[in-house]
Amino acid sequence: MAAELSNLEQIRIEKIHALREQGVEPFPSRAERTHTAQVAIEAFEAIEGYENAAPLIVTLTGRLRSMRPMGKITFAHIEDGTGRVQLFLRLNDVGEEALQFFSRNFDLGDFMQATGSMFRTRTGEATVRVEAFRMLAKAVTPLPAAKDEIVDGEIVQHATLNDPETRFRQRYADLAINAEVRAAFRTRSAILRALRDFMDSEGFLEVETPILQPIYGGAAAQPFVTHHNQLKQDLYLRISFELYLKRLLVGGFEKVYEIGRDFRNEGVSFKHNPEFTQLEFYWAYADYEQVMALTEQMLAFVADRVFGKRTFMFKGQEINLDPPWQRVELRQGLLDKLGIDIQDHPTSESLAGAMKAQGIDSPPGATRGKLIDLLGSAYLEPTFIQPTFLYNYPRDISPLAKSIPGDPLTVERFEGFIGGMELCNAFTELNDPLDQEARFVEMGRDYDAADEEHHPIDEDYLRAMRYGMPPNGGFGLGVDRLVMLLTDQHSIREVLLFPHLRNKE
RNA sequence: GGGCGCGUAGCUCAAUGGUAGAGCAGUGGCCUUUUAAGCCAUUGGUUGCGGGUUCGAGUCCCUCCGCGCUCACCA
Repeated sequence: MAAELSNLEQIRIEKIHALREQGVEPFPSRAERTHTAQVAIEAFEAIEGYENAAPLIVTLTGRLRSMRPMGKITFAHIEDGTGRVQLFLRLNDVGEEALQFFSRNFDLGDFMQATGSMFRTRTGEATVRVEAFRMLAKAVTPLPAAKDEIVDGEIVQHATLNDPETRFRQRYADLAINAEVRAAFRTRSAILRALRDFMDSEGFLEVETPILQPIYGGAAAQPFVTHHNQLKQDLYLRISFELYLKRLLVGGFEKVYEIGRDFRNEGVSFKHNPEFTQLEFYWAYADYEQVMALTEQMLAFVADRVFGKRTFMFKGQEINLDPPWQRVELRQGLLDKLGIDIQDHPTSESLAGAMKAQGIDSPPGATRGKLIDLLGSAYLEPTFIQPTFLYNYPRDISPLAKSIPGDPLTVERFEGFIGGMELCNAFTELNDPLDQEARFVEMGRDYDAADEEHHPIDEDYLRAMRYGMPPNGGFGLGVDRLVMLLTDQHSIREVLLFPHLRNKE
């Protein structure tokens, strides 16, 4: 035995041996079930008013979640994927031997099967009067103590697993005892389903592009590096889908989207996990204004699906997803907030000077775009609680976006914010291969200047563009952050089933 | 990576530098409609790892490990 087992576990292992000695297999291969918990209760409630109705006999399966032995009777609850049902084991019904067998060998957390007729107890709970029961899977490790009761349909917890580290490292235990955690992940699944349904209904084709890439790109992030042994080739885990999805526009697909995992080898925080889920789409012949409108429709659609309404609570504030969202031009927003007109400051030196006049420090070596981005992050974004589009970004931090006609410093790009958190990023995509190549080279220079790792130029992507790429609008959405908002969770770890944690020892 | 905080029984938490405790869970017993069932008894600890100060360390100091918050980073 590799792991050191606690007393509690030793006792349960002894019960496994004891069961086998009695000829009872504690891990049988098959189970029978006629009803889920929910269906059993509904079926019972449908007939219980009728005097002549035959008793409803059910066979339920589930996990033993509570036990209240009272001598010659025992009450218990089993829980399955649909809910809980109370079991009532009485000496008169099952016999002394079976009752003793139950109390000696069954523990909280075990999976079992129980057969009997439904009735209502004095205290009014729909309950199975058990006639036969069977072990389905013995639990060796006790579930963390979890005591709760259901008051008016709401689960009130009196004791539970609380330590975030244990909850995330042993998510299985967290899920097993915390129904609201299960509910949050059901909501996550519903959100994913709604996003796909929306994209499909808008005529977008779902595609899959490489996760292992010889050259990474499409975002400014450090990649994870891995290695193909036989090919003797280093490969990168993708940091975005962008460059592959836009290759598909060259190939003739006009509307494509992908939902999948991105990997960024950077800091971990309440809103950053090394791997995270993104939705990206590319839409031929559309521009960023159309993408903005589609974004509003998309999130309204998701809210309708998940909540049946367009408002939800996040950090104690009601957020309304009804279109249209507030729109703030980056230049105007900064002018209103700080009195700095970025249009008057075409160089980083000039802008840094204007910032200093306001008492705002600027990091040495930052480009003009970087400074503008810092100002937006610090002074505008946190104020965007209600859904807001911030639009028209500096060109030098947006190498894949198209310039605004007549304004070479600014590109047609927007980011969407809700609850003060960046949710999505989109632009009218650059489709001029010569301009794109120049931007890549320029980026390389900026990176060198900042002494950062050089970004590799994706020559194959440039070749694809030279074949001709239709004008298009592109979009990326942080799905985990959307789930955080819609489930009122304030850490990305709460919406990832298995968030990244450091190795212990 | 920086700052702050935390780490005690399976779980949730106590313990002025002076014999490590409680509730729940577990074990034994009583109890034939309970529901955080109740009552009686009882088991359970390398106080995250390692070092130091001290007559004496869960408590004070240091290294390390992990977690949380926060800052930095994140086109």
